[in-house]
Amino acid sequence: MTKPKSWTLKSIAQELGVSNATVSNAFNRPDQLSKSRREEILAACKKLGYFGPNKAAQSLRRGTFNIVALVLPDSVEYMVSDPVASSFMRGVSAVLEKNGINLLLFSGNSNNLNSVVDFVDGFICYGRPRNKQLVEQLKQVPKHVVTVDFNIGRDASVNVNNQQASFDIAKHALQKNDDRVAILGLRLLDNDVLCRVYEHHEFEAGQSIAHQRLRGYHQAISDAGITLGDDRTWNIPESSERFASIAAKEALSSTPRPNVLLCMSDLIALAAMREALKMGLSIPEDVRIVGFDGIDEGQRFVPKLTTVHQNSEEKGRLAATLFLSKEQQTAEIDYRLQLGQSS
Amino acid sequence: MTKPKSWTLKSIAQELGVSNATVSNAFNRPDQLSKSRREEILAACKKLGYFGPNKAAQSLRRGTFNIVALVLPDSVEYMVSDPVASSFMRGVSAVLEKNGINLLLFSGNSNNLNSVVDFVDGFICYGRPRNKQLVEQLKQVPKHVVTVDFNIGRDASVNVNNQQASFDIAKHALQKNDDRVAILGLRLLDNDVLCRVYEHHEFEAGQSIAHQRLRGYHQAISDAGITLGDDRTWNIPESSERFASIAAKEALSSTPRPNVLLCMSDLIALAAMREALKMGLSIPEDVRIVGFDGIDEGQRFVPKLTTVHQNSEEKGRLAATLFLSKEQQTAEIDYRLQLGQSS
DNA sequence: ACCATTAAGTAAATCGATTAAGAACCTACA
DNA sequence: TGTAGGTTCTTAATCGATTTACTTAATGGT
Repeated sequence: MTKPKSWTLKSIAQELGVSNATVSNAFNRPDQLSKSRREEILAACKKLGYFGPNKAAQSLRRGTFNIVALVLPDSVEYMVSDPVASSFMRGVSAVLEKNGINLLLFSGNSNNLNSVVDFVDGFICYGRPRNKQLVEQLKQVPKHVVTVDFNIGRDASVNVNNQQASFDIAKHALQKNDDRVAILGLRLLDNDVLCRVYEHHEFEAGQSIAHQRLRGYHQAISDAGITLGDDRTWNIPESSERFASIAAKEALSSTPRPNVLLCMSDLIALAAMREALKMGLSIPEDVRIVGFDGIDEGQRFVPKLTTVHQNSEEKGRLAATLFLSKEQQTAEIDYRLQLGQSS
Repeated sequence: MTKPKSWTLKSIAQELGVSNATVSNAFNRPDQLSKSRREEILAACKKLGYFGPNKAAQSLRRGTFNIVALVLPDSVEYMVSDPVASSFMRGVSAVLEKNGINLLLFSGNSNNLNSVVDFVDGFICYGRPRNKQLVEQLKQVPKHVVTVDFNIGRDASVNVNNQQASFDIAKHALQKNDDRVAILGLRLLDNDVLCRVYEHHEFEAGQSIAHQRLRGYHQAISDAGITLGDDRTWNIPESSERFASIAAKEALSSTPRPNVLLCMSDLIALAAMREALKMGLSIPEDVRIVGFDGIDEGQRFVPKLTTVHQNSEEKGRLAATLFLSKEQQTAEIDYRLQLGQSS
């Protein structure tokens, strides 16, 4: 037989004068053939340049892939820019890599799981995907699914008690009952626009992280005996410097000027602090600012940011571990207040 | 026929009383069957809950996957922590996502391309993978390969003129011929240790980024009439705060104390600035520090970092575009000096 | 009315593997 | 010597699709 450009199990078997099955067994089931035969075959393969069974064919037959899809809330692009999301991904990838499993990135903007579903063993979903259709598909998809920071009743999920955490940090930030509060919210609305949010009632039932955090804030505000104005809440569509700066500037120049800024992410809080300083305000004397997440940069900033720290990397590790174990459970992970000089 | 748990092309065809081929054609080649038949079939599929041909099987048959592997220099974990690498990835993913192609992350620590090679259309490699075997495999692999920031003579590559850029920034930093220079190098050696590097001669021929940058520095130093001491170069194994701080502290307390620090990344330069300030040195009076990359944080730091800016996101977009076009070419992308107050 | 085209659909080979079932041979024990 | 059991290897069905070559029927020009 003349040497083919690239070997297949079949051509190798032919070349060596044994059956398909024997070559396959040499690679996968050592107990199915004699030791000498096996070594003979493996040596020949090495020599001929056949590196083992084609994984795509193998996967089709076996139905396993050694690939898991990480479903992001938004575009892959966005994910990489966000330090919290990055930490999470670090945790996930550390665990998967250790187990020889590859990571496929999947955008939360896509409207069809189909393009990957047949290639993966399952899904780890970080935050509710922006695309609604995707959420519906995830509910149905006949593969293992672990969700993080949201819940759709699938196999397992990992969560933080956002409402309690927000309550705690807001309670810490609020000092007197004549405090003037403003909220810089992250993804309170589904649309992509930066705007003030006037209708609060609908959020009381919402299950997104933003809604949970908002409830925590509201509770603390009302406990402090403060009435939150109708126009004191901003919606920021993504945790980026650009949007956050605009919103912060707007909030800080609104009347009455807030002296407490509750920010739903550290990136937002940092942008707000920069704007406040730029406007000549002092922190925390003129305005107290608190964040959420506990990213490194917040601890290096002067003044140091007061925030809720959640260990995103740990969250990632837990999600991946849960995925691998195929256990069905809902895990809640810890948070802690990280007190700085910004409040 | 009784309804199967999950439909396949075959079972659908049977159910509808048409042939395999016709159903396949309904999805892939509209010109091969009558319009009415096609609509009939698609409608039936929708109703029955068959979402189209299984992608894994399709890929096996067609040999295309709509997946490209992004080969990282190091673990996925590391990638996500590095702002430069993240920018690059942002560029890559933006282009791929627009073209409906999925991204598979592949660690540069893995020793076998095999686990993914049969699942992807090709590889985009960002920086020379830490694992040598991987590099050898990439040279041979029978798929499309685009390399970035290194070259192995494959289909296409994207590069920056590191040597020239380093020469420029070093030339800018060096002012008098009695300047005392130290170099904080990134990944000059293959091992993972933080250490001083004494043997310089071997680097003159090296092709890694670090070697190229080192040559640029050396050239500028010698042009300035300065002799670089034998023990004035540190090797930092990864661009992280932790390692950089240690090296910077060591360099700044060594004798003679350097008054110029050439750093091979911004992350290193920022750590060095923090250490210098902590030691009570003023920048740039006591020590001039320059970086490489042009990350955002460098521009926000006080004093603002002087560095070489390279547009990593653009690099990512270019690499992805080159990949998609399947062109064979070597592209060089621009850099520019970004002058701050640190030098 | 005849033959050449074109359109619509099908049968069967193929992509590259895995694996259940069974054949051929050998060993050992009663 | 017969048979039960164990090795070792092969045959052939299967995973879920695509695609070439072919059949059949309908159309059209003269």
